[in-house]
Amino acid sequence: MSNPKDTFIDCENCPIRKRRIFRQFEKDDVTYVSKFKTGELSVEAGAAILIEDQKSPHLYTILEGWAYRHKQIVEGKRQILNFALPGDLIGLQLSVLNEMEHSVTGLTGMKLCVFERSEVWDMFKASPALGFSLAWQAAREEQMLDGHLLNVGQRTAQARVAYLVLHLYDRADAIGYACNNALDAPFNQQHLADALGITNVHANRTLRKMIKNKLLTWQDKTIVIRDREALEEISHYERDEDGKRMII
Amino acid sequence: MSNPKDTFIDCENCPIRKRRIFRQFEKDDVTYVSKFKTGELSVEAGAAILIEDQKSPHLYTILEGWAYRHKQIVEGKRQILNFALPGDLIGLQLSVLNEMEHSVTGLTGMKLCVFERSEVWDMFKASPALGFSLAWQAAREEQMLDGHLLNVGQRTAQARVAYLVLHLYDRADAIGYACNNALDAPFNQQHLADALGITNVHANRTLRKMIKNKLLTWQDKTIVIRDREALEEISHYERDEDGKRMII
DNA sequence: CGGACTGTTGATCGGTATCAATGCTCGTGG
DNA sequence: CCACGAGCATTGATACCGATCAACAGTCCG
Repeated sequence: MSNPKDTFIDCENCPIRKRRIFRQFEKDDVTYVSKFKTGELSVEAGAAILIEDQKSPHLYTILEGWAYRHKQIVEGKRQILNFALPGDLIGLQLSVLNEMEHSVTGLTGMKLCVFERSEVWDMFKASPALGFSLAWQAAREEQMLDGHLLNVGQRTAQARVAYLVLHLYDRADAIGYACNNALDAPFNQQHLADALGITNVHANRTLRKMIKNKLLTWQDKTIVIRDREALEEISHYERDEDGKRMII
Repeated sequence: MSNPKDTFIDCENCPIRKRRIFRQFEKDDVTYVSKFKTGELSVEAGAAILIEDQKSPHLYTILEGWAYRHKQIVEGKRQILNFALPGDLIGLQLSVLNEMEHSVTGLTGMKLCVFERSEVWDMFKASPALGFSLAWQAAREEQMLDGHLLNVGQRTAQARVAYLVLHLYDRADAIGYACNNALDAPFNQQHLADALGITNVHANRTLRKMIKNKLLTWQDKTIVIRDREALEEISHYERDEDGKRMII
């Protein structure tokens, strides 16, 4: 019998980690990640990765695919908190707070690195660089949430759409899920609406108007940015200069 | 001349740290915090602690007072992202991301522990417990932001007010800034409105109605919760069981 | 006393929600 | 092959929440 671990993507040759946008670790730290990684998980589109109030023993780094974090008040009132892409850590709150107050669901089929929650504390002791990296991820997520809260709290529907499209495009672009102003968008109008705090009907009307005004197109699961400048002006979006990111 | 450091509150006897809601560190870790702490800062009400896009060399832990994190789109469109109370870390994003995309302003006079941003990485190496604690703070902030985003994105004005009042009461209660359903509220209706993504006029009307309905009162900078059960039902708020918190 | 800030209230407008109906695409099973 | 249903997108009619503009009251403070 071959060891199933042999079939894993090993961290030294991780295709995500090697991308230029990620800061490269010291050799010892990568070695520790390899030990920390206990498996790989592949799931179909629409799979629940983590569920509110349920304490999974695992946390994950996305290798492939899109997911979204979300939270419900009552049946039918859902807020999408953020989207997650390759390189992003899933289950961060769980790993340090020992609580899970939101769910994570896949939008596409996904491939995930699996880590053991119970070993997070050991990781902080064994590798300060990995601990720092976890804090880095948390701070980055907070920064994105700040942006979303500003978006939902202060902008009109059209500006919200403009902001979110640019935000997602730039993130997807950074990891190769978008280029030439074309974004591979595996979500539908309902997802968009739930992320923006508006109804699907209003999201649709807003999109129709923006499409008519040649700001963007959205066909066949692909969003094309046709007038980036106008979208930036509507939403006062500013691309953040892309320094090196961290990854676990 | 006496060493000014002699007049600092020393971390071993820190009145905040000693509170029961905080997890106690090992002796060595507290010793390290003492070294990490390079000063104390006292500021008047309304002072700017950190400013968007400006890289302060410092980060802070609040010893006394209230502050708020906020972010602007254009003049007059401000979102209050969250409030900060004693024990909370200020400048976390700055410390690990090396970026500052929001401002922090004091609501009351404040006393702050001062740390050097440049020493954060050393802290991770020297004390895994402190590194973990920083990650913990980041995750907790993210969790609160999740709640606020859900609030602003999915609830009506009245439910937003209900949620925020309960949220702030419970946080203030945990560190002794509230008790007997009375919350010492150093903010005004404009702050509330900016945190909830509504106008001050509408915040006022909503509050009037809630006061008329005997849900709460707000006089002399004090909010009194008169019908917690009703507020919880309106907003579907759930108090989170208060496990031990971490502090740096 | 006067000015600044905050809170309050009215009138009106506009953006979004809600309810409802229809069309479209796609996968599935008869 | 077509029928059917599920899920998603689209559009219309209407209601309502919250924004906007404006005026004024109350309080505090120099």
